[in-house]
Amino acid sequence: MSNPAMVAYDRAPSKKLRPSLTTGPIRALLSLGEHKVAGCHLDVHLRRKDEVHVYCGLTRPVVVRRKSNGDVRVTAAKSYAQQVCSRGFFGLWQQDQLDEAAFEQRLAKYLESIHIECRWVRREGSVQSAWSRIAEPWVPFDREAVLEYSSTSERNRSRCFDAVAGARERVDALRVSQGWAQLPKRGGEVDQLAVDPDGRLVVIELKHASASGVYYAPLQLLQYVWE
DNA sequence: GATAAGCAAGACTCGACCTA
DNA sequence: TAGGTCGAGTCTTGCTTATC
Repeated sequence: MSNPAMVAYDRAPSKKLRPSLTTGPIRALLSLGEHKVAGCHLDVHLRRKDEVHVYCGLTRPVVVRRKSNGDVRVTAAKSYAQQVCSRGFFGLWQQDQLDEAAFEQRLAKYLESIHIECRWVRREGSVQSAWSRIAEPWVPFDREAVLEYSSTSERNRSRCFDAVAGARERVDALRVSQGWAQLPKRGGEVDQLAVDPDGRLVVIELKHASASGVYYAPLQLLQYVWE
């Protein structure tokens, strides 16, 4: 008998991080949900290893990680780190010298001046942003949700389901007969997770109607549901 | 043990190209 | 000409490895 797969879904803040949720730089980030950048509402999420990710559409202009000693490091993708407005904000904020007001001021200035390419805030980006704020018929609580496995081989093994493989074969046959775009490889990220008023988990895959692989969305959802 | 850096995989958009 | 496909480029994520 084989061992069960070591799988985890780690989004909860650690005990060390929890006090930071109501004060300091982390609190400042959590209140960004009402803030708009490039026409998109910001979307703040907690991630593993006590990271806070601030999304704007499909991109992530702010990543904050709280270190075990209480220091806070601000980073983001190279295209944002290279912008002038990131100076004085990106980098290490030491706990013993951390001025909350100064942090908020730098954060506001950065968000005010940052340039985000329109491709991240149009189409699916704008939809992601809008959907992150809805309260009915369900309430989203996570995006780009991924299950973690103990290793890549474990992940590949655990993601194989006969039902999904059968459906994939049938869709592929349909694709060939209809001349649709190439079937993409198996995905592993759920666009959004939500919970409905009855406590049921809602799995959401977002695609723009003009995307060539839109026909593939139900197959992706089938994979996520089995996983 | 904690952290940083590098890598692979998968997502998306855009533009070039092809075909009806 | 319009619509679809494909490849390049970029970003995000998780895993692995190196360093302190």
